[in-house]
Amino acid sequence: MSIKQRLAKLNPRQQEAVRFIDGPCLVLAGAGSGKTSVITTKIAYLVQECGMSARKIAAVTFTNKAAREMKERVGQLLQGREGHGLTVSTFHTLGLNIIRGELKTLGYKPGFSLFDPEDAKALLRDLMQKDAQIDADQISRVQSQISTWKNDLVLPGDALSHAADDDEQFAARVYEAYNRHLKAYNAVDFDDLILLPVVLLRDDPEVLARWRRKIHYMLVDEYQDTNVSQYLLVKLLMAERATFTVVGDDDQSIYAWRGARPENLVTLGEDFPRLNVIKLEQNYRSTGTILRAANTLIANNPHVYEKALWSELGPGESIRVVVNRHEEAEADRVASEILTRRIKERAEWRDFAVLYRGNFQARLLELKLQHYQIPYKLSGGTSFFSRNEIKDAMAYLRLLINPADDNAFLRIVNVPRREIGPGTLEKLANYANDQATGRGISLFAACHEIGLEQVLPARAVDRLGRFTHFIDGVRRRMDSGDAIAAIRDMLREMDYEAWLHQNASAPTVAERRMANVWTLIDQLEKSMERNAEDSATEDSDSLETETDGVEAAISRLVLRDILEQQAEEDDSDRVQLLTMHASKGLEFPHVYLMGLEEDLLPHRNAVEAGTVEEERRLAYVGITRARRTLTLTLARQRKAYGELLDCTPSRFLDELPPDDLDWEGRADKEDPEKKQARGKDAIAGLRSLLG
DNA sequence: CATGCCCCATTTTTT
DNA sequence: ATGGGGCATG
Repeated sequence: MSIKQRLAKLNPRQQEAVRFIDGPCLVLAGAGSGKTSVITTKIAYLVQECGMSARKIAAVTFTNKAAREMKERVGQLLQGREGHGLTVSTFHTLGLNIIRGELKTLGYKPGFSLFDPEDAKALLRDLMQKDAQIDADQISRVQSQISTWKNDLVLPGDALSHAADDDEQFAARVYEAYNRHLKAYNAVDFDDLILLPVVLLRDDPEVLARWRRKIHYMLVDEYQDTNVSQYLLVKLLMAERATFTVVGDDDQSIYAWRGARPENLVTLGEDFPRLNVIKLEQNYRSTGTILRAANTLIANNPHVYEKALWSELGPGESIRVVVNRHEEAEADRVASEILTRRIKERAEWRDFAVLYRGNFQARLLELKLQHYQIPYKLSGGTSFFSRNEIKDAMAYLRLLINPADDNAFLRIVNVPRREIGPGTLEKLANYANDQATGRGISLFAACHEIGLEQVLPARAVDRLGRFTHFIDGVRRRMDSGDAIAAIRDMLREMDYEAWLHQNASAPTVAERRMANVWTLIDQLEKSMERNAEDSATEDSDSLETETDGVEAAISRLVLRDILEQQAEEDDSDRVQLLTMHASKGLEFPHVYLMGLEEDLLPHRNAVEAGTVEEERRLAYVGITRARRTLTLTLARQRKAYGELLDCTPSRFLDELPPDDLDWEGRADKEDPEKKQARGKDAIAGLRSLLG
């Protein structure tokens, strides 16, 4: 199909969004309004109609999944080599590529490590333990504070001088030490993937010019989720030329607690007065009733840009509200209803989704689904990467490509057992950090030094020597030929499987863990192959081209770029259990929203923190997932913190159009005092909003 | 392999 | 309070 035919299939607003290319463009895309079509068609339009080279275009998303889907859809629109060199990636991968391209300027060495949040936490623990007795909670708080600073483009020096209280002073000092150590380890963390490029582009005109030459047009998905650093990255790259399209929906901003700045939508209009704002309000997903509910609910939030979704799909069924005696009845009700509705509607299991506020709510539901033998898929859960065997394997990979990665070194120097104990390691660390020797060197490097014999017994030196010799040998093999084969041989040679068997409760457990490790290596190999193909067909000019295989592939592994796809490929027919957060971007014919109670949705903490508006958006996201039917459930009583609590129906229920709701199980009269109390609450909330 | 004990978290977590 | 997962032990 030609691009003209594609365009003809879009509605007038969508067409305008695609055709407008001479300046800054903001597409306010309501839920289900076909924003992905707009982005993908626009990329094809830029290439086919405007003659722009695909390698000058970068489309940026937040998740690997979104990037993959977009890539695939663009691939269907573009023919042959038209799409070569096109960048469709997450913010983090784009940042990673910029860093890889500017290593020298940034002062990093090839093979630098990418610390995931767990690695970062381990480092913080080390740094903070020196000070005092520190609990895990404190470490987490400092970690999130540092992350917030990095997201807000606050560097350690600024943090130190602006710290408001003792806690922040402390965190700022840790921040400074943390960054210093990352640098010494030749490592960056996730937030650095955005922060470092931004600082570099801001401060180095040459680098900025280079990247502006590489990227002529940017498209940003889920723009309302960008944080300060991410917005600056876009702004720096696009600058006066202002050739970009950002797509977002302020009503679907549910990640402010993680640094997202929905106000970037407003900032954009201020920074780019010529901004062309295009609203997509026609919804192709839900019935009129569902949309009216969503519109009515979200009208309770303040808006910079008013937006009203409409649909041609007809009114559809009423929204059912089911009040249950207690949480168990609620779970049972949802499960049994899915069972009957599947027959009645001739639906499949995959047509149903159950959405809730917190993961713990899934427990009871799981039991009930099992009881009725309903197949289900639970989102979340322990990730592949938090498995110990995967962390071990990743540590080996990291140490192989980055000998300065002390974290990786410490994790695996004695795994499997090499009789290298804490005493040896402490002395080694002292030696490596010894200022008297004139420099701080990495643990791995220290193992090679003659001077070690002064501080460690010969036996210990020997064991360390064997380990480093082993690793060095693998490195040489990797450099001189088949890197993946070298890695596989390494795992076999040190008999990692035997170690797993020693530590597993059952042989089957160990076998499963070893299989996980092989899966990891297989994925690494695939990733490298894919990359090699890309590189062979593309100019060296392209952003995504990486010729230095293993290093890049391992970074992508840390960014979860691969691996999860197999989970997705598992498209078996099952009911989906999701948090409302996890449901964003998805849609289902039949949606159940559980726990519509005060303290749960909106969550108590959110009410206390004064962020009810975000909770309302969360409910809005949940509602707009539904195509045909929507069922809201709640319980009158619920066990929490070991107590049986009476629940109050969520204020959001009062904010839905009463005529569209079909109540079931509501007591004839609600306790009038409670209702009044809730009314007052709402008024108070409104006041605080206005004041 | 089964049992029992201890500790954990009860708000969301794209990378 | 409570349930569940991880881990050690028999």
